[in-house]
Amino acid sequence: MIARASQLFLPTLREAPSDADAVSHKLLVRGGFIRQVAAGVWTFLPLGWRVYRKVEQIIREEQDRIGAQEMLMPVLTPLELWQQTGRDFIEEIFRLKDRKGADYVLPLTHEETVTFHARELQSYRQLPQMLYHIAIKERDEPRPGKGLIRLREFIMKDAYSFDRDEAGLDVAFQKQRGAYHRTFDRCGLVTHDVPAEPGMMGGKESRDFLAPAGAGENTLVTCENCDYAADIEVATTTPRAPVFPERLDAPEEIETPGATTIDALAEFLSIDPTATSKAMPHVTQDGSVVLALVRGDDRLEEAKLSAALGEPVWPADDEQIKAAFGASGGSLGPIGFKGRIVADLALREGQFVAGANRDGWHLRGVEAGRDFEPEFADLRESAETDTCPECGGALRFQTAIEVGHIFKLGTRYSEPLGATFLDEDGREKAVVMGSYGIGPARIMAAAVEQFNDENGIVWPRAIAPYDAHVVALPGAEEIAERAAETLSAAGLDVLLDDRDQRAGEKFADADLIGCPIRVTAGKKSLEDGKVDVRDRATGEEKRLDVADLGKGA
RNA sequence: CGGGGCGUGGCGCAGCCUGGUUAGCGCGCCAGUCUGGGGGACUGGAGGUCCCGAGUUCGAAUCUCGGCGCCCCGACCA
Repeated sequence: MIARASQLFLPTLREAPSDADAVSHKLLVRGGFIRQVAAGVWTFLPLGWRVYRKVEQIIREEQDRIGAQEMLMPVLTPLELWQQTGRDFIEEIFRLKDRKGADYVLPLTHEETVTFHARELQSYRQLPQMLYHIAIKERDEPRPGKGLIRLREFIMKDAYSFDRDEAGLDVAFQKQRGAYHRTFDRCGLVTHDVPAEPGMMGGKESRDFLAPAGAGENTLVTCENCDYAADIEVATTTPRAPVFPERLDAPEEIETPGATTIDALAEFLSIDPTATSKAMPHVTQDGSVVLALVRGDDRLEEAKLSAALGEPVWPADDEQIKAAFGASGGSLGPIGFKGRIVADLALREGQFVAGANRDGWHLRGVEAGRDFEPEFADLRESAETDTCPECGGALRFQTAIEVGHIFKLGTRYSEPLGATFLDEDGREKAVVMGSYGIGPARIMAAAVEQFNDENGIVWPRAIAPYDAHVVALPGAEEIAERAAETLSAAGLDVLLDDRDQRAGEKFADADLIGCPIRVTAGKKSLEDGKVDVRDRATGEEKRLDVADLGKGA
């Protein structure tokens, strides 16, 4: 197949739009792959759509290979389904009414809808099942941006498995995991399969597929030594050892004027920050205040707190803090606080300085278990100074794009929606589900993030918009034409640049667009009938006879 | 939700502080000539509700207020 640049809608740009920041954002816009319509809402131009479809096809083939069945569920969804699962309160949902006033949502994912259909699975004889579709999702993100990385409207492949029991779910989960590895490998992406935080999906176990990238919204933690890897939201790396001052038999009040930060406090008391504790009050949905306590040199990982509590939390505001503690930020602590206290595991042993709940005062020698009774949970955010929990090795932190996420949902959706079946033992049971998502647009963005140079994109072959980019220079149009036909006959998709442009512009566009090979026919070709074949990734160039094109190279 | 920045032809920007004739520049676009292996040169053109609204003023891209849009940071600083 040959596409002629002179006839394509292929608006390349010499300069990146000023609002672009991420490399993938700039290059995809400059290369004429995508255009923005509104914040987080994009059009795939013809070139971008070609890449998109190649990604989608790989996903489809790998889903089909594990026996998942493709279908298509609608975007417009009755609110009622979401009310039944209790997910209707999620803020990101776009809501709308029809002319009669009936409520609809535009779904973030299709668990509700697919489970609605799964009600037709009535017997264990009909299980297991695996269904998927590739469809539009809508999310009213608070902060869309970074090109294709965080969208408000996007296409997602989401698959759902239905099993009799946990053992069946495990099998489905592993099948999908394998399919994901093959999918990302075939797309040429470097990804890490790591434990993750299920977030609003609910469910128990989940795994993220993170593609390291210059721009991204996840942080991938890996060990330099062994193969430990995790999303920072669930990473359980080892904090550095604390340095405690002398032990006290009971907490002791001490005036700490103006010391409202850990650094100031540690300096004022001449102690190591690891011997201090930080009180971070949060509020839950019902408005009650929960105190999260971490070591002074640690940061709270909010996702962990919310996982520990089993519900979303928000940092308490000044008024809520004052009301609950009688003091304001900078002097807060566990002692005297009447609500629920969750302390990080690092605070289990030892004595710490804590706020006294009295402005300008702290307590020394505060000991969990003796002076207050917290619940313990892993709450701290991994730090670069941590060490690997498995081998003690040094850690590496990288920003990454979450290109896939798989969940063991259990009966989170089947129970409220009544997707039950009759088991062999004659008992009615809820179907055990899993859900598996991939964002093709994010794969595109991640590929560009991972494979580019100063001149443009260097697409992995499997998802390049065209296999070969033939540049026709003045006088050699006919040879270019023949080269394109030869390549096409060999089964390659060819972009033939037959525009009346200068050589430099054509080369620049070819580099920008990033097809794996570039074939140039120009003045030199008129002499010997050969063309220059250049590898986009390595820059290597060789002269070949037109007749030899498409053979191997 | 908070903080900051931006909004002027398709793209990138200047002008705004210190209101004043036909609102500039580069790229791109159209026509033509010369050119032709890494964004060439020259000539002549087309293209703008200066984000929207209200206000101040004899006069607003410019000042004031309100709104909208877009981008970035933070969503924790104990």
